[in-house]
Amino acid sequence: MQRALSVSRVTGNRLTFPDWYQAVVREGDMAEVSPVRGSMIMKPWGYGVWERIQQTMDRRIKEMGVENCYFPLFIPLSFFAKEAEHVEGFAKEMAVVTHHRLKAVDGKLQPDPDAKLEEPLIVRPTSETIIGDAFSRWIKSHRDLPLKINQWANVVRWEMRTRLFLRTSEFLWQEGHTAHADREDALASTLEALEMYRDFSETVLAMPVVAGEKPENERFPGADNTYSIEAMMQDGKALQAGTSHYLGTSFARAQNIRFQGDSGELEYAHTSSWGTSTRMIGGVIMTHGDDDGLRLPPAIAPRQIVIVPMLRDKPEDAEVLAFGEALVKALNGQFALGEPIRAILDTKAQRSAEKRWNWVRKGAPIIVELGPRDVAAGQVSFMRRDDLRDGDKVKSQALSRDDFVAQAPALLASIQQTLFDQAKAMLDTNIRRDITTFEGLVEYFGAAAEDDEDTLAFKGWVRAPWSRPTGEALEAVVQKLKAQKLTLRNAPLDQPNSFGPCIFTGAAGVEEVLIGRAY
RNA sequence: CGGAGUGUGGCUCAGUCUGGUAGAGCACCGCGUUCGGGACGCGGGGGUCGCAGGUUCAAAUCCUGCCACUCCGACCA
Repeated sequence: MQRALSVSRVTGNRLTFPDWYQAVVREGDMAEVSPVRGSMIMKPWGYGVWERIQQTMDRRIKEMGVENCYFPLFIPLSFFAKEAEHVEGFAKEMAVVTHHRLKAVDGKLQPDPDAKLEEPLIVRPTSETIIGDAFSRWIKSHRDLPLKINQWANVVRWEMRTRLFLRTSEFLWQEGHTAHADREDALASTLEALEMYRDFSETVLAMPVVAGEKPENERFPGADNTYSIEAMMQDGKALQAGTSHYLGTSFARAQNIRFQGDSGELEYAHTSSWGTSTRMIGGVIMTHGDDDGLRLPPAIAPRQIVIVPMLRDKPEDAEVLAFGEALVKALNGQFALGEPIRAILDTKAQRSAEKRWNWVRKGAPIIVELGPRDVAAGQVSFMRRDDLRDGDKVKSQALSRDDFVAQAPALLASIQQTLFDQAKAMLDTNIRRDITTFEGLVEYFGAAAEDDEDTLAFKGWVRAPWSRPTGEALEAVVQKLKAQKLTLRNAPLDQPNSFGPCIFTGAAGVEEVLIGRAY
């Protein structure tokens, strides 16, 4: 898929989707690659988005009765060995600490052989094991359950290939971990987290998703059930934007998380875990971005209203600035989307036109141009980033100052809604439900071998019934799909009452599953 | 780790075949004119050409080795 991108005036021409993505991240001042392999530097604007995500989601996590805490970055190697599937799933991407001191040899620093750790430490790829260890001490009685905790942390997974925000060796996330007396309660908690993610994604990120259960081959290592929310990017590929796992009693058994029930019997706890990461920011970029750069939903925009003063080194500049400062103050005293408005007067010593386009590229929801004429008329001229798309002709609106201040909350809410509606329309119209055979699927997506990754045409997803095979039968399906660069995304929670034949085997269908290309 | 490609100023690239004083556009700095939809003129700063060897009077350019990055594959929030 190709896009034009005016954020890159330098090359100023057609870009492939991956190049477009990189350009938007760079021109939007979100992040840059760091000197550390596969790790990124999040710049203030990008980290500001993460802070907004954190603050907003943290409230929702707490509303679920979950408390925050913090566990160590390092996990003893032996903790992983306790859960066989889990260690197998992560073994290939673990960063390992083996020494605790450096020594200069021939002027070169290297690990001191005398300072080798008795037991290597793993830089956490996820914290089930060390949190489970704590749970085994914290949980003695059914009265200790349910236990629900969350932590905001960084984790490391030594990925072979990385992309800013979407897949980095180190990333920021939240991981929720819960323990329950029985399956029913744990599963309910798993699904509650999933629903929180769905709602968060749609209402805060304005990113529509399909919530569903992952097929067996896509499960989290060690999990009984894995659920996900899947978002559709503008190239039609799926992005797994959050996952929630019902872990059964396997982690409890591996780590001896047991409690005494009211009958006095010792029972294993049922646990769950769920997480979302900085990947969501990549999803926002690829959901809302356009040829002029980012478009941030007001709920997560670090600055929602940016006022660019038109200054000309003349006496009236002072009036413009004074008007602008008063405007910012009035706006910031109001609430939009449940929080104080975040407005700023951009007084950076830079040409106005330059400033304005920088904010367009950064995706600021409302950009106000404030000049002497506005001051004289007591009005505010502004443009909405959701109106200004793909190098469209400029759409500028004007309101009286008081009306603008009064309507600012509604304007921001409206932009939030518009971004969601646009993305929702895109998602809904690009899930094909009329393809019923594997041959049809191959024909629709086209022979993968012929396509270069960068030029894959936009195809979206296919939703079709299947018989939910397991084991080797499932593996056969997965391999067939893989040859077409296709994957099973999830089986949406929202299912019809009856099903046609399985798209893969022709056997009786038992549920519908989403199929598509994925990140 | 397999396949392909690329390393030249902050960004995008030319120059390498055919060795001879390191370039362009954008960005950046200064001055002036501008400024309400991506300004213009003049002047300027910034690069040991990925690293290490070798060949040569002379290496961005040729040879050898290494490293990094990008894309594809395997892996993946």
